[in-house]
Amino acid sequence: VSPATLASKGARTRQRIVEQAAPLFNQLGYKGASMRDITEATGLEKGGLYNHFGSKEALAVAAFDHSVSITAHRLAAARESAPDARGQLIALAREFSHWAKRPPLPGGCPIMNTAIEADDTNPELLEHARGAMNDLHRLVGSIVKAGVAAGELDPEIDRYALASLLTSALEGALMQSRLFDDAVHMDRVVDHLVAYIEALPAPKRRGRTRRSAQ
Amino acid sequence: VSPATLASKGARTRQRIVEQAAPLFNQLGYKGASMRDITEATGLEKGGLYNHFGSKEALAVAAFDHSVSITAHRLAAARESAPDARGQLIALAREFSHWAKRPPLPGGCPIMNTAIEADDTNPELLEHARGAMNDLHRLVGSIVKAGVAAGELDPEIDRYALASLLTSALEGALMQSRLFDDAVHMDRVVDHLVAYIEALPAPKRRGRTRRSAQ
Amino acid sequence: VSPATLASKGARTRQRIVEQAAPLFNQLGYKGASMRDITEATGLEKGGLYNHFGSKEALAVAAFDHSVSITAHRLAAARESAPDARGQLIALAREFSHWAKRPPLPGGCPIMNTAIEADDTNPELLEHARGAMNDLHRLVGSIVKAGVAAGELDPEIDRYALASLLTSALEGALMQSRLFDDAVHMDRVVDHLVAYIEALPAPKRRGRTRRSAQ
Amino acid sequence: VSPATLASKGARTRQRIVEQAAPLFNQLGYKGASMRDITEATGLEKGGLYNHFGSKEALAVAAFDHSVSITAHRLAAARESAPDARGQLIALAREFSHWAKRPPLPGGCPIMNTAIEADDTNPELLEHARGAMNDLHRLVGSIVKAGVAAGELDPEIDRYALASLLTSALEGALMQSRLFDDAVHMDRVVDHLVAYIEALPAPKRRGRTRRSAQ
DNA sequence: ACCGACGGGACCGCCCGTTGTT
DNA sequence: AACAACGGGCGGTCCCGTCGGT
Repeated sequence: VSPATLASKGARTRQRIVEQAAPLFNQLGYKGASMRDITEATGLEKGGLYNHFGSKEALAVAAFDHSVSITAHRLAAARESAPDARGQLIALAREFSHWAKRPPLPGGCPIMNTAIEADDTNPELLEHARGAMNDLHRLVGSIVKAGVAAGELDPEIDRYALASLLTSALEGALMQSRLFDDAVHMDRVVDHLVAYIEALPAPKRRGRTRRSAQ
Repeated sequence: VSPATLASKGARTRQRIVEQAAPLFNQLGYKGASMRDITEATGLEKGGLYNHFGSKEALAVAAFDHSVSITAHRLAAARESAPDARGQLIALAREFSHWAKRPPLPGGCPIMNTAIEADDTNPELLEHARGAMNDLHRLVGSIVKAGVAAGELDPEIDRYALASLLTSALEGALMQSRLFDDAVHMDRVVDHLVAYIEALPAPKRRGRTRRSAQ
Repeated sequence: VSPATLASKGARTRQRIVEQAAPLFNQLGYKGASMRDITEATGLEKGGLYNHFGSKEALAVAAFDHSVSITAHRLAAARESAPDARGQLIALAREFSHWAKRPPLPGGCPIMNTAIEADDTNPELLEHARGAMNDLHRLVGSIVKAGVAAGELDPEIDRYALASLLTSALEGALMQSRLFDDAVHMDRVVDHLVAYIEALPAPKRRGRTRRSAQ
Repeated sequence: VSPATLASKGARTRQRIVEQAAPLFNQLGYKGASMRDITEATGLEKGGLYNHFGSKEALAVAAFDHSVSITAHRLAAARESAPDARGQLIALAREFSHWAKRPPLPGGCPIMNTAIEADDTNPELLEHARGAMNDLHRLVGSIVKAGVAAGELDPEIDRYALASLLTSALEGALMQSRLFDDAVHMDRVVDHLVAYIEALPAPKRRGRTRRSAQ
């Protein structure tokens, strides 16, 4: 999502700010993380920050997008690790479940955090959270769609329902595992989801083209 | 939980403060809700508030407990509305799902809100959130246990796993329905859960329990 | 100064308040000691205190007078322990010097404390501090006067100067001993004062009426 | 101690704050002087003040040090005005005594004020007060030491005792002169001290030091 | 005589954002 | 592009004093 290698000097510092602010916002929340926290984390002074971002909210949005991109890359990589649709769905769930023990960034899932905090107070952030969650749904949906096209999954499977179920259950489980500092909740939920995914129906008839499509 | 009828004058104002502060904390969060917000909601001055609560956190804890008790009562009533274990579990899920459209208090689920916000910042609130979530788990667990005792459910059902699944999926679905302002996510998840509950295995054979169901 | 034995019930609680407030004011100062501190020390509530004292300042004045009376009694007793003027002056200085190690009330000399703090802010308290300090001067003066009358001391001795010297040096030494938490400063000053007192001149001529007067 | 000429802008405002806060703290005390008082005196807003000092206490410490440096310079100048040890000691006492009528800064001696108020409440300030008082003692001690080396004073003179006496008596006298708004107490004490200093013994005999005085 | 709820205001500290300077 | 000074303003907390009720 971000090159970060080349780019002008200004863009590099901007990127550095985003990277160092992201965990702060994710842990402390939008209100809880102060601009001062960010000056301390980045080493820049107020003026330096405001040269790159017009407001705290603009920085928070950039940091949120960055946090999301980290998790999104992990999920995309997980998907690629499996050959078929069911495997990809399971890989997704398992990758997400690992975050209960080894979070890719401190503070839990940025989408959920933002959805909860920005609930009634911060429309800009909320919109980005919607976008990020939509991407998650689309990721699940595209796997199902490809699985159907590949003849692995029954076309009657409601991919929207599956996306809602996976995201809801995993987010809720992550929340609980963090609340109790115990990954057992996540494990139980993932077990259920994996069993459910494995039991997803194959096409009724004649669809034995296991890999004909695409 | 709320007598509100008798009690001394001080206890009544205290109760009034809690009731009027609860939705504020639930919507705006612990940091987002200011003591000034509460003075405006209650009509009391800061001095008046601090006669009843030694700190903002103490007030927030009381408000949280109040919010939880509201939701807990709803769930307890839902359970009582159904005769058998499966029915009670389904009633629980359906009651929870209604909150996506008609929340018993504004701002979503207080447990989730608190679990997310207090994550790294407010141990007292976090502890109460743990307690409330534990109660939820115990509620599910006690239904399953009773269902097993009544011969309705297979004793091999893992009631802890079921509790983790129900709470996680429902909390996650509520979060998403609020995020998108669309109850469809909740509906999809509840459909899954209801189907899963209905398919819970009955005891293998020879129900020697006093209430041989079905 | 205070009977404290009989008296009506109201007067007794008033006395109790004063006794328990005195060390607080002496340690924390007029501004530093809050009415809440006093409610906690006395066990009474705000209303109870304000039944006996019209304001914080009125209570502080009463507490100051009480503190002073404690020290004054000690000095009066010390004076009575010695037969002649020089002995009484020395007894005075020694009694005062003991307070560096074993203060009769916590927080140091109430007169000095009040003189310093009330300097530009609290005329009522300041006036009482003046009165108390004046009493100290008069105590020294009366000893000298009696000593002259008894033929022990030269009438040309400036008793005002002696009073200023003793009080100044002792107060200053007490302050330093408290500052450094080391009574050595007081000891050194007292040594000087005792030597000076012992060297005070006897009447020039014919005054061998060691106890003729009075 | 105060360049005030060059230095960066920040350092200049900081110095200005200190200079204008010092008399406030010295008159009103640490608790009595509010940050608002200082904003009014300096013309800066709270935000401006807190850019230079992390807390009220930090500002108070700087102000205290500034106040002490003012008095210390006066005493150092007084010492230099006299050629020999006795003269320097007397000059010290006389300079100090002038402060009863013409205080170099309003509110009396900052060391005594701080020693009294910070007694049980403010360890940081107390430590600085100890340091400042120690410097005073060392000043006296160094004069005596030089006087002994110059053959003016008997080596058996206890310079620690002399320092305790001078500082105690002068501080106490200043307190009383301020309490009664009457410099007579200071005058009497200084008279005693001057006489005592003049009577300090010279070396017994045979001054083999390079400067056989008197 | 005592309690305790309550008001109104002040406390210190921190907030976000701007501006001028380098 | 970065710093650092600074302004307003709000944050939670505590203050003293009053007043109705017991």
